[in-house]
Amino acid sequence: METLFYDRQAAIAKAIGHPIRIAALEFVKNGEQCVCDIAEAVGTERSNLSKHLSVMVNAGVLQSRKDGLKVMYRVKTPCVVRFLDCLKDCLKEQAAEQQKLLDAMG
Amino acid sequence: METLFYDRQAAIAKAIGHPIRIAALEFVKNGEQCVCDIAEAVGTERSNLSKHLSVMVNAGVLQSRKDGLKVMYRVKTPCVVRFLDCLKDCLKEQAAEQQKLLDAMG
DNA sequence: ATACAATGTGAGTAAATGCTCACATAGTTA
DNA sequence: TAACTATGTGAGCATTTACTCACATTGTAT
Repeated sequence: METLFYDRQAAIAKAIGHPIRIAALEFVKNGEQCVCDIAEAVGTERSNLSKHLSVMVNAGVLQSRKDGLKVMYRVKTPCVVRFLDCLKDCLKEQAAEQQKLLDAMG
Repeated sequence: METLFYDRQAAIAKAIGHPIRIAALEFVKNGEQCVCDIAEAVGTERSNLSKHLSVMVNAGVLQSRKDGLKVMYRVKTPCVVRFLDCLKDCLKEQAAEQQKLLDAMG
């Protein structure tokens, strides 16, 4: 059933589709970080971030590990980083499209 | 302000993060299609699909064009197709991770 | 043992999302 | 013009999401 594939793919895209979660991913993509530091970097309450992080863990985007008092989060698979790059490329292409439109208007 | 970038990126990921919308993208990615045919392909009401399509148009993922009675939809930028490939890769990597786990269990 | 620090969880609430149905609109054909 | 086809839109509703706040839990340090 292809539907299942689409569900899983949608779950991943959905888990990434929030500005706070993207900011967290950007902060974490080069090495694991604790909730505390991520919260400060993205500028939100810890409890709120905690929930955002667990959304991404459930979708298989992030992975966590206890280290003493702290919990360290990191990207679970390399493709997540490529995913973020892909998103940036989308923005660039959209900008290019708009520019083309402006140019066409003279 | 980086926040704006994250908002835009999130909007794109969010617009793609629904099984019906992914199915629609898969059906449309190789050439434009009318609402009617997309609805049949993904198996949902036209009015429902219509709304899903406009979500993607608003996020800059799709583009539409009138052709007589019909409205033809197509992917707006090439990166959208790469985006879908990236999602599939994510699934593959997740599956590989799980396999690794199973193997480790003997 | 006590105090503290980092994180997660539950209740409560406001807002967004997804769906269905009925209807409006735009274009086609007889 | 009248009947028909394809699409979009609005109301109504149930569900999910995001957020805040208070509190529980876990581990550390004194």
